[in-house]
Amino acid sequence: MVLSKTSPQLQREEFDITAWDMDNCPVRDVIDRIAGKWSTLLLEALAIRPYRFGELRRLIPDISQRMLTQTLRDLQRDGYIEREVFPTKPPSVEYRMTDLGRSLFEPLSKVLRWAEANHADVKAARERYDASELA
Amino acid sequence: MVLSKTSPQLQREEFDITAWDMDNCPVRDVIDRIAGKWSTLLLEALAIRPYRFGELRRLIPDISQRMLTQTLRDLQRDGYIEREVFPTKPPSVEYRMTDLGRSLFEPLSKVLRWAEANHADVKAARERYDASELA
DNA sequence: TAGCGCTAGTCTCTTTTTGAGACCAACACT
DNA sequence: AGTGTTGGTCTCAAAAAGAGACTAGCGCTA
Repeated sequence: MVLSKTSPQLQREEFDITAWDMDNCPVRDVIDRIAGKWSTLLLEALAIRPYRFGELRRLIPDISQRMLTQTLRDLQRDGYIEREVFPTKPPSVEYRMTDLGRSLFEPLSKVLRWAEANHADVKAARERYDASELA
Repeated sequence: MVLSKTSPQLQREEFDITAWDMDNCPVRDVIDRIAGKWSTLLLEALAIRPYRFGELRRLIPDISQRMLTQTLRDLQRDGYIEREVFPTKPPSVEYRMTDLGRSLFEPLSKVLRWAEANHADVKAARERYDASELA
């Protein structure tokens, strides 16, 4: 509760605000990680089928090996994907989505589809904004 | 289409891949912006009601003024929010969600609610991962 | 058998992004 | 006259991300 002690009346808008509890906010804790530049892209891929490291690299040509490793580990840490090493030579590693990951991807995919459907509107908004900036 | 000319057979997995068209991908173009650290948080606030700049600053104490300005401008540019200046002294500025923003927030809010509902599972997964890392 | 490529990474260095904080101008209130 | 309020911008430091070299063991080929 962040309500100022000097304002005894409960203002509705401030009441809404204080419901958030910034420091222990589940939404921020979870979203901050899946909101990474590459996270949704990788979740989208692994929602289709499991992929090996190198496959993902070829699938997303402009991700650096460094960020691919790191993002995969973050997703694994939060329980969205699993990592399995196969004892081939050289050893290969497969990544696959977990049940938790699939559960997340269900609502997430709706946002992705919204993005596809409304891409034109967003681009139009950008052009309007940029044009009005020339002033 | 990125299929190698040296592999004439259509492999199913590669076919899935090539549907993406990395360079002109609507999903990436739209998601990359709302995936910013502060974007969803601001959308969440402005979905409730319009806010003034300073109110948002107080509402999200750990955002820097610089990033608040920048994120609000990005959201405005993509057409999710509007900015209105009132000729008070000193002038105040109000930000409010547009219809496009509300349209986006509908599926987005489902992800946010998923985050709330599954926060415990994610935290548990993290602890399991961190524990297994000690090896 | 020497050379090359494949695997999934790590390590280092540079560039980009973000954060912290000072500063601004005009007006209201004390 | 001094202080606070508005919504920013500017500069500099810190953190994150990108680019590219490097690793090791094995298979294939010349």
